[in-house]
Amino acid sequence: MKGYLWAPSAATSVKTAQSNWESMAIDAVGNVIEFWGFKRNQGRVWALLYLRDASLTAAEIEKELELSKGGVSMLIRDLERWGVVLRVRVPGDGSWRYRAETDLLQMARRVIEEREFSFIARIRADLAEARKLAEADARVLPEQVERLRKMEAVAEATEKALGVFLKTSRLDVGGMFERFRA
Amino acid sequence: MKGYLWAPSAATSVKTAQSNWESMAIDAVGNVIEFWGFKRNQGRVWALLYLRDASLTAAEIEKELELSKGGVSMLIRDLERWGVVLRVRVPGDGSWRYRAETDLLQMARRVIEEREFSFIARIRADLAEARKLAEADARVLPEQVERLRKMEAVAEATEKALGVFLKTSRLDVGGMFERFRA
DNA sequence: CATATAGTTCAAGGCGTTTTGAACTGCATG
DNA sequence: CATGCAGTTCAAAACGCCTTGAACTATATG
Repeated sequence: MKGYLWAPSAATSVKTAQSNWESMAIDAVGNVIEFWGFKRNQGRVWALLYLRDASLTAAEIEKELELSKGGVSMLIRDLERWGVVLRVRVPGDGSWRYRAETDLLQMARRVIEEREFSFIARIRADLAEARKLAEADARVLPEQVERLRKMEAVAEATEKALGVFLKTSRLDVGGMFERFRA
Repeated sequence: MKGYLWAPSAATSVKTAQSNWESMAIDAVGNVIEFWGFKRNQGRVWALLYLRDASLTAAEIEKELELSKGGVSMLIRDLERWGVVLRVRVPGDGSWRYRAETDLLQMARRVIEEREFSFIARIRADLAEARKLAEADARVLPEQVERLRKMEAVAEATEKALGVFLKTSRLDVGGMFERFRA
């Protein structure tokens, strides 16, 4: 597994009780991220790590967010794969610690780019294909072909919205440099 | 129930077998619409009616799309409520017929406007609230407040994408006038 | 190497949503 | 007003997705 030795271990005393504003923010992030087709708890784990600006152990995450051992393991695996959470080793400690790496928007962008975008592209291709078949069929009225064309507008609008999301998220590069400061 | 008397009853002979291109297009529409959080079959029913440009009975829809009686009833109710399907009565026929009314984009727009938009707005409000609470708390570091602010970017990007979708869909007014031609 | 602790895996369970189908309602017609 | 068909309703089943937890693996430490 990747992960680098000892990132500075948290702000020493991790106060383990969630303040009110913290859980509010954590849940909010979970909700937006769910909107984009990710798991709510993926967003929550990331948000916890990001807000604390500290490296936490799996056990801590488990306790703070009331998740199961196995669940935390899988959630972290996903976040690591997307590059938004980093696994670090702390010297006098047998266990891994995790910290938020980049902005969550980057993860959303990356995944939407490769997964949703091509999903919509596929749909558009299907509609285009259907139209071609219809055009070749003499029994199909020109009006119907026109309607097929209009249907593509739904897919196009969707694609456009995704595009804006991606573009917007790309503007937020702030997160990229933070890791060098801490 | 609403619905108006005898819209011209279909193109006489409704060829009851789906051509290949037709089911392809129907499924494609079902898929995009599902992306926006509607039911796949809501999209499919609308697409069938729209493509045929004819008024079909519930029984016909049931057969064409392989849905259950009860299912068709409920799907149509939804589509009617959203104003994208119209219920019409044909003189020599004891049953209702249904036809596609406006562009599906309008339905998506309407529902997203009232449901998704406020959902995201609520999330943004939560984040703003969390930040306010954090700012009032002396123990919270300014850095953390800054991170809370950054989190709002995720919600903002989402809101922006929805906005674009809404704007785009509003441009397509073509559907509005068609009903007067048929 | 033995032991303890952290982390992973995955079948089973839980949960929310969608679909089915059978009973029911309502309406038109003779 | 009896009959039959169209349409509606809703409890139960089916389905898909997410989470749990117990067994298992890996790793550190004495």
